Amino acid sequence: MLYSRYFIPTVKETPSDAEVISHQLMLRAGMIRKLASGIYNYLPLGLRSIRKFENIVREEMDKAGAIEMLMPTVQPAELWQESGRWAFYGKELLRFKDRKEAEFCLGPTHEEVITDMVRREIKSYRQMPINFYQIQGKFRDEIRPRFGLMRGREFIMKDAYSFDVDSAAADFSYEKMYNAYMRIFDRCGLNFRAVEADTGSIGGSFSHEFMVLADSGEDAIVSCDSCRYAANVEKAESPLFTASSDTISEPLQKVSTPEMKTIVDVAAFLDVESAKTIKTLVYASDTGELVMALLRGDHELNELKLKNHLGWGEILMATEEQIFSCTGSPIGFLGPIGLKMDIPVIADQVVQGMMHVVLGANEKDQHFINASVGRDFEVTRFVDIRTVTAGDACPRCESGKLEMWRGIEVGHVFKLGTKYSKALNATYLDPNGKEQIIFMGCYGIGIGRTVAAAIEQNHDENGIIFPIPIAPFHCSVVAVNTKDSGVMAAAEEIYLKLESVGIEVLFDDRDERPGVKFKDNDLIGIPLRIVVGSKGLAEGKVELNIRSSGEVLSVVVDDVVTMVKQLVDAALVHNM
RNA sequence: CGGUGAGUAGCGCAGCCUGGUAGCGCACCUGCCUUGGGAGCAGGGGGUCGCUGGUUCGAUUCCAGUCUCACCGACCA
Repeated sequence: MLYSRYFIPTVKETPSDAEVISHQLMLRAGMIRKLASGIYNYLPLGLRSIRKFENIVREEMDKAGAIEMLMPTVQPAELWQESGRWAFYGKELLRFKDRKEAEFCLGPTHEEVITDMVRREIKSYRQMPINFYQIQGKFRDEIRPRFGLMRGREFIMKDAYSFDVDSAAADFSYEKMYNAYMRIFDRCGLNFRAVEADTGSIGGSFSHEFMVLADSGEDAIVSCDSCRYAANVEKAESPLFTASSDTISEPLQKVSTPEMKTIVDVAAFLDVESAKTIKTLVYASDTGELVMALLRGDHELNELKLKNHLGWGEILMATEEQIFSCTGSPIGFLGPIGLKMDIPVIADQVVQGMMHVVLGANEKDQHFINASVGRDFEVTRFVDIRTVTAGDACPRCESGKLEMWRGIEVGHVFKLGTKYSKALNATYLDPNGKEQIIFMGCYGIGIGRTVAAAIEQNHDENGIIFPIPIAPFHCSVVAVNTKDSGVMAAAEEIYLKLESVGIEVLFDDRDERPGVKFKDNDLIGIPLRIVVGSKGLAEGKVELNIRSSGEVLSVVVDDVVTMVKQLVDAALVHNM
């Protein structure tokens, strides 16, 4: 490819609305341009990287036995009504009507469409297992699109759906996809973790997220330093608690704590550790149900865990009025003793066995000391509702401690079970001629998001440092002085030779000063760069720059093509 | 949807408080010059100052409304 004939509109200045580094660099490198909030044009260079990654995904999907197809973006409302998600999905589902007033939506995901196809076409146990995938544009009307391709409203996704005769077979399909995902992200050279995750609005019985580690990641994850346990913090379990053996001796006592509204204030004021206090929170469901949650003072609530325990559709911090109605107290002095209303009291498992602790007295400026569970107040249920922190003991092994990371979710695999097949009545006949429900799994990879995540993980002050497997070009050839015919001829020869051995090369033949070319080449992240200048040529040499290491090699002209070919082939090898 | 901030040339910004010919850097066009890390000189083009209304002789500037965008929370590949 001739740079002068191609289209790479780089910019020097960072656009003011780009916050994270990958967004800034993709904009500056001329890979993407914004059309509307969360909606982007993929410019030629950006598309090349996207396609590179798609092909890796495609190869691994095919290898894992999945079959490619393509479903439409526009989907009829009826299917969504049938699965129940038309009402459930909310505003993220972009809905509209056609000229006949029939309702449609833009597909945010394709469980309904694929299940509809399968229910019509798969009739026998002999046709399974089967797994369909597509690489296609999705639309989700996100509340807050941000970070460029990281969270767009329209985005490219690989989604796969597996269909099996029973739960055990579905587990096997799940594992195949899990392994394919491991290979995919490995091949891109990404530093990532597969973590246990909540199933969210897709539903189903269990799931793993694939997280690229990056400080700018929107998710917090933990992993054990000695076993393989890793989970999204939303999901991460606290280790089982063993009850303390303190005996109850001191009587409950009310004390004045003027203006001490936070645990930190109260603990300091009464001179106790915050671990010897109980934090009381009140939550409300969207239908107005209330619940009280108790945690050890130095712990944080995991709202998702509480929500899942309660089986609520939504969980909200209770309003001051709601809190007053059930406790009779202003915020800051809440506790489980002397409630005005009979509401469930859910306590974290660690609260079990907490003796002689400090907690709110449901009265302005008053707390209790020496409060003890069981003697002074009752708890409806003890469950794990706290957020784990770095250094916690691992819930799965004896000796491990949890480490905490930030991650970008680039892939997610779900075991769906029969959620959609039941709703849409997707059944098959087993060997006995008996009708059975199909078991499903679904598996997604954010294509643009992965490319963005790769940039997030691979860049320096000069720009992107693409891993070779997803770089838009493997190599560039920079002619230092385009007016020098000897330089141009030598550069062109190298360029053509590289192309002939299958290297994707960008020939920077622009009539620009060398500095401009070097800056642009660095910015757009070309992994290898050959610089052809008159000084080097006089000795029969050119320069080979390796973007990732910063190495600069002086290479004999005749050897450079072979060297580049070797470097590229080595990076593309995947012996799995 | 709630909280914060911003809309002035393709990009990054100043001007507005105190109303009176709309500016700077980069980019772009022409010429000269230059060629190993975003050169230099000279000349040039490009704006209904987000939109609507009000106040005023006169509004980018003051007032009201409205739209859009970005950032912080819930959603998610």
